[in-house]
Order: sequence, then C-alpha cells, then structure tokens
Amino acid sequence: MEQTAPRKGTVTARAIEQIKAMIGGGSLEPGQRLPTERDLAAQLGISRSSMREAIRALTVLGVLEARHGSGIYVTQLEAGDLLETFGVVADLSRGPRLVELLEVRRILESTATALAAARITRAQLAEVEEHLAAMETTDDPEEILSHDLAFHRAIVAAAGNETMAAILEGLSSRTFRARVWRGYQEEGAFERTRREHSRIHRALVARDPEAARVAAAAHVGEVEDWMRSQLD
Amino acid sequence: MEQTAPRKGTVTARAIEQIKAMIGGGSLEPGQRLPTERDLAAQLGISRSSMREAIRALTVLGVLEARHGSGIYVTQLEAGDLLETFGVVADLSRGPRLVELLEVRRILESTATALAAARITRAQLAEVEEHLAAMETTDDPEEILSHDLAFHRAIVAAAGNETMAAILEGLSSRTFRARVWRGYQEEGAFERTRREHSRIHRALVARDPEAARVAAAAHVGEVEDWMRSQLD
DNA sequence: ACATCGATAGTGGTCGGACCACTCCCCTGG
DNA sequence: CCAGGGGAGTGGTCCGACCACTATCGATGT
Repeated sequence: MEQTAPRKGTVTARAIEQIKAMIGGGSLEPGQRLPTERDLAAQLGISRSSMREAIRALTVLGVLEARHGSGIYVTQLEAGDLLETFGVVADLSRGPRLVELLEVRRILESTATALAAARITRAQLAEVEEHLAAMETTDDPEEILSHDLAFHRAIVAAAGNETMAAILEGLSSRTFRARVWRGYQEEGAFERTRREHSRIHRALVARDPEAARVAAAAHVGEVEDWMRSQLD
Repeated sequence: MEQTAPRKGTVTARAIEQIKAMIGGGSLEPGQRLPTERDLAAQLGISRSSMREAIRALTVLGVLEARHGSGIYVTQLEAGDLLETFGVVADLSRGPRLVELLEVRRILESTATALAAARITRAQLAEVEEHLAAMETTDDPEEILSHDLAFHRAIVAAAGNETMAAILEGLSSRTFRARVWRGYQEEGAFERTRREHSRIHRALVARDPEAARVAAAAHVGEVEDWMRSQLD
C-alpha cells in the first residue's frame, strides 16, 4: 500500500524530504543510481514535472547528480559536493554581512594555518612556496589573485580537514575575492600583503603553530578592518 | 534585442545563473517582487517548466521565496536565509566527515562563546540561565535536548555575529544532534555535560573570554573524541 | 459616505503528454 | 575476435490545460 503522504507543503517539497530521508536512512548509498524520473514520480504518486523540480533542487544542493542519457546518481556526499552552495552565500552577501563572513574566515583560516604548521609535509610546503614565488614575479592582477588563492588553498589542504577546506573555499570564491579585493588592493596594499604572506610562510617553515595562527589572523584581519571602514 | 544566451549547460542552469547575476548585480533588491514565472520564462526564451525548476532551486537555496497566489520574491538575503541549507550537510554527512564537522563546530563555538563572555547583556545572561536551570530539573531527554540547543543558541546570539550563528545552527540541527548524541549520552555523559555547561556559565558570569573559550572547546571536544572512538 | 463582502482577475502549483538529445549496450557483420 | 551500427532507455525541454490560492475592486447594505 502506498503511504498516504502527509498533506503539508507542496508535493515537490515532500518529494525532496523523502529522497533526503532515503539517503539519510541508508536505503540510498553514495554513488548509487536512483530509479528513473518517471519511476520515482510514480512511486511517490506525483507528476514527473514535480519530481524533476525536486531532483533539480537536490542537484544544486550537491546531493544528487543527473547525467544526461544515463541516470540520476547520489553524489559521494563529500564535503566538496555538499558545500559548493556555500559560495552562493559569499557572492550574494553585502554590507555588514561581508564583515561577518570575513570574521568567520579569519577564525577558521587562522586555525587551519596553525594546524598546517604542525602537519605540513615537504611536498606540500614546496607547493606553497611555488605560489608564493609566482606571486612575486608578476604584475598581472589576475595572475596574482590566482596564486593568492592557490597559496591559501595549499595551506588549508595541509591542515587535513576537508570540511573546513570546503567552507573556506566557498568564502574565497573567485567572485567574492574579486569583489572585496578590488578596492582593497588599490590602496597600495600589495606590499603589505606580500609581507604578511612571507610571515605566514616563515611560521610554516619553523613549524610554529602559534606564530602561524597569529600571522593568518592578522592577514585576514587587515582586509576585515578595511571592509569595516568601507561601511560608512 | 535578446542576448543570444551562452550555449553551455542546461537552459535551467543558465536561468539560475542569470537570476543570481541579476541579484548580485543589483537589479533585484532584497524583498523585491520578480516578474511572473510566465514572464520570466518568456524573457529568457525558455519554457515555464524549465523556469520553474530554476526558481525551485533558488528557493531551496534560500535566495527566492515563492508565495502561492501572490508572486515570487527575493528574500532578505540574511545569513539565516542563505545558510539554512547548511543543515543538509550536517544531516547527510557520515563517518570521518562527522568528526570534521564537530571540529569546525568546536573552533567556531569556542570563539563565539569567548566573544559572548565579553559582550553578553544581563537579559541575555538571564535567558542562558533559564535554559541551564530547566535542563537540570527534568529527566525527559527530548526536553533536555531542546534546552541544550537553546542554551548554546542564546550564547552564540550574544556573540553578535549572525553569520556565525547561522552556521552553528546548521551544525546543531535537531536531527544531527539527535543522531550523534543518542549513543553519547547513553554512556552516562549526563553528569559530565552538566558540569561542562555550568563551567561555561561561570566563565560568562565572570566575563572571562579565555575561560569561556576553553570551556566551550572542551565541551565540544568531548563529543568529538567520543565520535572518533566510534569509527572503529 | 462608509464598511462589508463577494466576484474576479492574476498568481504560483500540479498534471499529462509529446518530442528531443544523449548514453549505453547488444547485436551484427567483417 | 573486433569494430561499428542501431535501438532502447534516460534525462532535457517544451506545451497546454487545469487547480488552489491571493489580492483587489466594486456592488451592496447600512
């Protein structure tokens, strides 16, 4: 017998909850293929259109993945899959919210950098140094931004917490960074940024977590203070 | 002239990006009403079905809000609106990912509690104490869980960073908490939890940020350690 | 003149069916 | 045995109809 589904909310919202429940309940494993849209719609007693809306919603959330001509699959449910939407938050936030986001980033990134100082391997450190060097040998703002992002990404990766890395990735999304830093770096902050980066690097080489934490916090804090001053 | 839209990806994905761009670009303000689904579909040259999928996706992300019979509106784009999806991450993560989530929570919550110790008002402190007392005068696990959540929520609110509060709210979603703590509290951790809570409370009363940070970190850390030991 | 309330136009919500674009696999022919 | 072709099955898109709900405006009664 078909469960006489709860009558609350739209049928699409119900479908979303049911699919989430199937995954949370373990009847759908990561990577597994789902029934076809048509079958799923029939099972839940709704139209294919409504079911498609539910699937699309779970797709943008990073829970499902639709492959044209093949089928619908559960993602690996890794941190990266599910936290991709975090970038949307960064891109659409404004005003005081931006300061709050930078505060969160300061807290997480300083901790991650401290962890990295204790755990980073030679190979990982070499990658960090590569981006640091590349950043100092070019004047193209685009390229500098790329290496800046990669510099921090490499450090955070060395901290070993994928979830934290995924969140920070969202907080440093390209459009977010470009939006905030455009004005910031026009105020001759290039030199200061370089000093701060090499200070972080020195702490990593010295394997000094506390120095690394302070250096990273100060680095993000500079941008944070500038952003605060812009709100007038 | 209609912009000959880029030919990449599905039409729905394109529509999602275009609407996001309209909001990010400022041509759509928070709270503003959008054109009707039919008009939007016509503007972008796609069918109403595809447009509905795009709208549904943005609705789930907390960017748009659809009111039956009235219209589609941009949300206030507050932290709470956009970070509601963070709960999904917590609910669907498993294994090592759960430990990582608790690690993130430990970092953020300890900092938030430290901030609260410096900023909390008398009224806010009274609310914290209310939940603390209620937690000690009942044996109903459901009720204890409720007041536990409210206890931490009140503290985090006193820290004054809505974005951080919204993230922690997701990391403490009811289903997540219930899932993790079911086993944890069956091991006689009630007493320890009480001591940890009152230790946090004392630090707040003393307005001692460092003591508050340590107490909160230890509190979450206990659960974190237990979770780690469960992965064998 | 004013308040009440019902008809109505307009909105999102749901449905069913049709067709297209793409994938995958099996079967055929060399 | 292998390469190629074709067909069945899948998600992607579109259309048109109808339902459920909301908001507004105007007729009605006071």
